[in-house]
Amino acid sequence: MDISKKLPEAEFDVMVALWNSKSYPVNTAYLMENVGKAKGWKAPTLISFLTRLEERGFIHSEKRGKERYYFVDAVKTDYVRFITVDFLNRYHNGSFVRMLDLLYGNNTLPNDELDEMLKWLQEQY
Amino acid sequence: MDISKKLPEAEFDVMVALWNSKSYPVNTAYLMENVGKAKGWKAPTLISFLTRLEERGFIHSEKRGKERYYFVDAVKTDYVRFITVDFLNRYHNGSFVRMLDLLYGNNTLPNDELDEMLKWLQEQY
DNA sequence: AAACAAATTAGACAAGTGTATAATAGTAAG
DNA sequence: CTTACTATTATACACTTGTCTAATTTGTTT
Repeated sequence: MDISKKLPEAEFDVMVALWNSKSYPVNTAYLMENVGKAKGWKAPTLISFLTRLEERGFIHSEKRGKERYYFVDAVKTDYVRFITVDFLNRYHNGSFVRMLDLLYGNNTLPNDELDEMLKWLQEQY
Repeated sequence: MDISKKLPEAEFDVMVALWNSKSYPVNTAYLMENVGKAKGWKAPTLISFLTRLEERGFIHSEKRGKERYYFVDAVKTDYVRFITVDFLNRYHNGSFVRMLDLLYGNNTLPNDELDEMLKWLQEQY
């Protein structure tokens, strides 16, 4: 699946619940439990988002009896990578360091985070 | 000014032009030249965005003769910091390393970028 | 088979965003 | 002091997003 557009926040939240599920497919009841409830949505609200996600090609579904089951088609890392690159370009000229600098430019980054980052960097070479 | 909400993209683009201007205040003509033209906006479109930015408290304006001039009230770094923290929390659990890893996890970060980052990190201690 | 209950679908609507047309106001020239 | 011109304002409108109520479908009980 080719990702090329940002999702509305509510639809993203639904995707997160889908991505986090260990077994597929999941039904509406499961999603109500795992995201709708916490958001205070009525079932038709959730189903609206699911319908829109299906139109966008992020998922597909199948009806079994009176329930509908959903299958994920979009890969989470692909999507998050897409919006992250977009975000960096739009707000930080595509530079990770620029972003770091803006947030923690004045030595405000806690040492343990620095250490973690350093470690990560060293592993990259 | 207290920043607590995300701007629509078009309004952000107008803010960028305002933030980039060297002298204040600037008028609509200037903004048409510096952002509207490139976006293909008609003047009333630009002015709509400016009106909305004013309602949000990001700018204020003053009419001189038949032209209106705009003054910036929101600080760019404050705004960008706000949306960046929001973005990190929402999509990367607030962790840089997680974001770094997602973007460049498989040794895909060019060496010169690695160097730049390493240098930045070392300066932070 | 009739009635119930559970789940889904259809349709609607308000708020927000992008965008513009038509109306108006301000200024400069005749 | 009109006319013409230019910039602004007032509106409007379509699309998207968040959200739901009412209608319908389908499976389950008498």
